[in-house]
Parts: sequence; C-alpha cells; structure tokens
Amino acid sequence: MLVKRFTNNWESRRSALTTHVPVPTLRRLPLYYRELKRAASQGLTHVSSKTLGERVGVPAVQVRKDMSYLDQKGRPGVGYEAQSLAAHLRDFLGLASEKQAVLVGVGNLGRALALYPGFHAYGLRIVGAFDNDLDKVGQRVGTLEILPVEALGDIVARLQVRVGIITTPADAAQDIADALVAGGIKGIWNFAPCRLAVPDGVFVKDEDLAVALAVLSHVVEQ
Amino acid sequence: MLVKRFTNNWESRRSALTTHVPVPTLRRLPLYYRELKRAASQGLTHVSSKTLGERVGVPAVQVRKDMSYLDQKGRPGVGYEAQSLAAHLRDFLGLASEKQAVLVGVGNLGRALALYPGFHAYGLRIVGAFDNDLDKVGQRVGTLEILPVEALGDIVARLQVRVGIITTPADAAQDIADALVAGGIKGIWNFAPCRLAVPDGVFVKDEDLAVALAVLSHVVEQ
DNA sequence: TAGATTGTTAATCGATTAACAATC
DNA sequence: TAGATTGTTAATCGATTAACAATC
Repeated sequence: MLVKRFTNNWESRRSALTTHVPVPTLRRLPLYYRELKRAASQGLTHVSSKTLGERVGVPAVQVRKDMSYLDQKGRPGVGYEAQSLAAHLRDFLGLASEKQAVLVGVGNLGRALALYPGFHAYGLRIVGAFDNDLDKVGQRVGTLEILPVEALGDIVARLQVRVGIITTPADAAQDIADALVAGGIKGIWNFAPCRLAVPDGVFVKDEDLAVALAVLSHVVEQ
Repeated sequence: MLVKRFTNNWESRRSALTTHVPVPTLRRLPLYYRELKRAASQGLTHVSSKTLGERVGVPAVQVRKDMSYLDQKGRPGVGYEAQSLAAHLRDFLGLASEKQAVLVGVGNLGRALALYPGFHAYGLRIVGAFDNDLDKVGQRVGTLEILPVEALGDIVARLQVRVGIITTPADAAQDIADALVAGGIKGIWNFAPCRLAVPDGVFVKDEDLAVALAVLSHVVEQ
C-alpha cells in the first residue's frame, strides 16, 4: 500500500512524497487526535466514527476511510478505542518525539509564536530565535536570547534542528530559507507571504494569513 | 454559470455557498493578486500564465482555468494585463472595501494579530479587542482599549461588525461565537482549536496552527 | 437475537491537466 | 508570417460518498 506520489499542491510542497496517506486525510488526523483525547479525558473508552465525525465535521464514512489508511480497526457495534487510537495518531503524526525548531524574525507574529505554549503539546520546541535587527539581538523572548541571523546556519547544523519557522518580511525569507537549508533543515513553516525555492526533500508549509483573510473577506463581502 | 453548491469542507464551512468559483481556486486568487502587484511594481505591464504560475507554484493551465472562472481574459501571445487583473482580483476578493473586525482573546496570539500591520492591505480593520480577564480590560493593544467580553454582542450589533476573530482558549470559543452570531456577525476567523457550531449563513474559517504543525511534524519525522 | 457499527467496494463528484485550435 | 500564449474541451486523477455485507 506504500505509494510513491507526486504532490503538486501549492500549499504543501515536497518533490517526492512517499506516504500511505492522502494529504486531506493527513490534515484531518490532528483533529481526530484532539477529539479522541477530549473524549478520553471525559472518561469515554470508545468513540464511534459517527460521533467522531460529528465533532470534527466530517461524515462517519470519511472517518472510517481515514482510519483504514492507518490500518486502525474499530469494533463493529462499539466503535474505536479512544486511548489507543489517540496514541497511534500521536505516534503517527510524530507528536510524541520532541522536535527542535528555530524561529527567524522576532516581530509581533514571531514573538507570539515563540511564546505560544500550545506547541509543546505537539512536540515542537523552539530552541533558537533569530533576527537581523541588531537592536533586538541580545534581548529575550521568554527564556530565549535573540541571536543574529548570521549565526543561523551554523546553529541549525550544530544542533541538528529539523524545523525552521520563518516570520520575517517577504523580501528576507528566501535568504533565510537558504541558510536553513544549508544548515540541514528538513521542514520550513513559512509565514512570510512569498513562495520559497527549496531543494527536493525539504518540506515547506506555507501559512499565509492573507490567504485565509482573502477567502473570508470574499465570503463576508456579500 | 452561477452554481449552488454544498460545501462539506471541514476547514471552511458554510451551509449553502453560492459562488462561481471552486474553493481551491478561491484560495489561489490571493497568491495571484500578490504576484501581480509585485510584477506591476517592477514595471511589468503583462504577465503570462506561465510566469504567474511559476511564481505561485501552479501549472500555467491552472492559472488560465482559474482566470476563466472569473471571466478574465488575457491576450494570446502576450499574457494578462497585470494592473487591471490585480484590480479585478482585489475587487472580487473584497479587499478594496474596508471591513471592520473585532478580536476576542488578547493573549499572545491575539495581541500579535491585533498589532499585525499586514491586515490593512487586505481591507481588515480591527475596531475592537475583547477579553474576559478583568485585569486586561482597560489596558491597550496598540491604539485599542481592551473591552470586557460582556460588551461584545452589543458592540458588534451597534457597529455592524462583519468579522470576528477568536483567539481564546478552546473552552471559551463557543460562547464567544454565540455572542458574535447574536450580534449579527457574518464571518468568524477561528484560531481556537475546536469546532464551532454556527447557524447557516455564518462562515467559519478555522485556522488551527496545530493542524499545520502536525502535518509538518509528520513529514519531518522521517 | 436485534441493533449498532465497522470495513470495503464501487459509484460519484469535482478538480487538475493534456491536447489543441484560436488569436495576438 | 512565425512564435508565443490564450481559452476550452475532454481525459485523467483522486478524494468523497453510497451501498452493503460482515461482525460485535
């Protein structure tokens, strides 16, 4: 069932993505995970695809189909075991193992992300914050000292950091991406409003708030 | 070509969305807009679908197909007129007219969004910031005074605010959504990690950072 | 057993893309 | 004109969903 597939998706590119699971399914998994944990914390041992679907906003059959990609089985007439399914999703999504990340661009957004406590639950730990503004260098965001961007590639390489978060203006983003790639980064979470050129094997997730805003804007307009 | 369509998409729900344009296309439009403006500012009068596609990360034929949904014509052998196409996209997306928004939940993320200057270019103006923490009420974010959530519904109704931004914890989000809806809101940009129940006609755009993070996490894992 | 629910196949739906004639 | 590029039809691709037998 292991399928090699080319993903041309503009919002999550990677040259040759080898995976069991369609990207739309992959995006639903964290939602299932969230609701399974919620159910478990409420003392429920089992959750049906119907219930889970309602809480996440997809049809029951979609839930079952998604689970089939992961080879996760439920009990007919009963449902899925909440705890163990949550644990499987957590492992599959790689939320259990801590992943180090660096954040580049300590503006308002960068600062908010650096201070956001929720990432910890998803296994992300920001171990370095960088900025090219020498006035900011040396200051702190939370417990982190802001470092000069010149040190970026070196530190990424030395600490073997896997994830880079770019919260710089658009015109700086490509240089930052290049430095991250040179340091051996695996994935980039790009909040800058531009497309990044990266080599094969580096995954880019664009998080362009303007895109969401434009869609919202259009729909609200009339 | 006006088609009534039911959208069951978990990440952008609305009961009966009446539109010319498929949602995937709609999400590419702001990217085209961005690159067309960039091209125009560099003095280019025309941009081909090939060039535009390259900058946005989609095939040229995709660009042309998307433009055909909007009845936007290019000149064979020449391309699309950058200025006028950008203007059309701006109008279509409703970026030209200013839309008022309220923001609820002035934590780190809420504060960052409230201070984010980029929204202005997309026609969004945050006219109110709310929090249920009485210690925060009366303080300022930028030029805005933080107001108590009790005043939310009333102010939304009085100012006829169209957009609500929720940056509260998950357990508070539904109550906030209810208050927004009661005030007559049209669209909700929901950063809280939960699904909101809203009546037909209210559009919800979920912006769950954990979802992006989980996908990134999975891909980077191995 | 009866009722609930799963897992999977096949049908459907809709977006992407290939092909190519039309046009500047 | 020749070359570039558009616009659109039809083919393809892949995800969602309906249907239903299997199972607890």
